[in-house]
Amino acid sequence: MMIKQNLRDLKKEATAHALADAAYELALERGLDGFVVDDITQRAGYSRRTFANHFSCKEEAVVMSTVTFKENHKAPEQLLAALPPDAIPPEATPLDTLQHLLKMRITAEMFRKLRTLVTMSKESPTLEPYILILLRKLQFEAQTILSELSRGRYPESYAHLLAGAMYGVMLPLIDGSLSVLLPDEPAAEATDAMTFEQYLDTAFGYLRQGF
Amino acid sequence: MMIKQNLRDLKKEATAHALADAAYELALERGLDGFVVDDITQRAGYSRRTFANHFSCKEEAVVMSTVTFKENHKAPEQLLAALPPDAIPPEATPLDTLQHLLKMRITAEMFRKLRTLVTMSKESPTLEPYILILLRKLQFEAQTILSELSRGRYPESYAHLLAGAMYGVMLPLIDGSLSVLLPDEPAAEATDAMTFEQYLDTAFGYLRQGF
DNA sequence: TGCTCAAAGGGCAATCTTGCACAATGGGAA
DNA sequence: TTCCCATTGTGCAAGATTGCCCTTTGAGCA
Repeated sequence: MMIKQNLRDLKKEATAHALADAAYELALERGLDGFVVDDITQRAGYSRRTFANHFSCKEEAVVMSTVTFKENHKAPEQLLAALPPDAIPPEATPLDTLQHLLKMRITAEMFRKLRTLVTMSKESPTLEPYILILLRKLQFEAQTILSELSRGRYPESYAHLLAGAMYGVMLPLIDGSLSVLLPDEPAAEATDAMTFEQYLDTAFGYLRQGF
Repeated sequence: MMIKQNLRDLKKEATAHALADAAYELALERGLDGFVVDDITQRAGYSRRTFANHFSCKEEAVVMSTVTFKENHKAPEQLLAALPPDAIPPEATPLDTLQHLLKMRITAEMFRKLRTLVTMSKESPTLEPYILILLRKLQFEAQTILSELSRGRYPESYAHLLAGAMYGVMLPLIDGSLSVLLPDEPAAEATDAMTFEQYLDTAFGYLRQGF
């Protein structure tokens, strides 16, 4: 499966990346209500028209900064292509596979951003729909990849169900109830990564044992 | 005189800047014959087609890196507009004015690059025409600015002659015979700047006293 | 001599970005 | 309430960049 990643695509992605990053920075510095679209475009060095070509509103840009950047933003096919052939042993269950994929997919920085966004959304509820959309992107990603990996092993509908369950167990993270499961106030970023892995282990533990 | 410096112009300039800079770096690292146009475009992150839209060959890009970057590349009208109103006292002679303009125009980094280019052109004679063209740009700049400043003071033809003389007295610098005038091997960049000022003082001293 | 191939030049259409104009929206002040 | 104005959304044309393709050039080699 050949993914053409030419200069044009790279630069288009870089544009979205710069805009989303500027939006996220501004949200951190001034809060979601402390800036307008033109502030984003000015900081990123693009026109307002270009912003509208990529995002529908500043909330979308702020949230998409979590996935729309550099090596972290790839189509499912690319993620799949980048997967080492021996990354997933044949004896791994689909649940193991999904957990493994998530650990590779969600970097420490992504998880930190996500937690920040969730915190922000407490004061700015307009953010929440876009966070949910972000999760949906992850769901579709997982669905596509699992379907591809499932060829001849298990039916595609099973992969879809699994991806849906993943979406579901991520919701408590959005709701903030991960604090029930985990020690609060993680400090360093390595700790953040561990925290996410702990969360994954816990949530997938429940899934694995059938709750 | 309103100079419109919109986003589009800024980015076009930034493109030329990035390409010229990459070309200069490559020339330093590998020598003029050690790289091809595609090396430049790859380093700068632009296509070969875009390179051809800005420069006719790599030599031109290498040389133009001296003036085609950031705040140093401005149209004469912009340079004039950026000039503080009190920068040139009314009693200054046209020759004083031109000397003052050159000191403002040629930064230490530009002078250092120029000397490097002259050194390179000893081994790569194809560079020399483009260095001369660079001087011609400075001549036209000075001509335009002097003509503007001369309104009602002295005839325009006098400004043209003066700019031409400036072009002429810069030539020994190209020929390397500034070593006759100046102590060789300047070390720090501040010294480079002083060296250029010394050269200017000497050359304009001759001009001022009628040789 | 003629052949080969990397490098460069350039035409062309597609794509991305921009500038501009104008309409729609919505909140605050008179 | 009405008016004003900042913000936003969008259609359109122009400019910038890219990808593709072909031709030309020139150096190296048989």
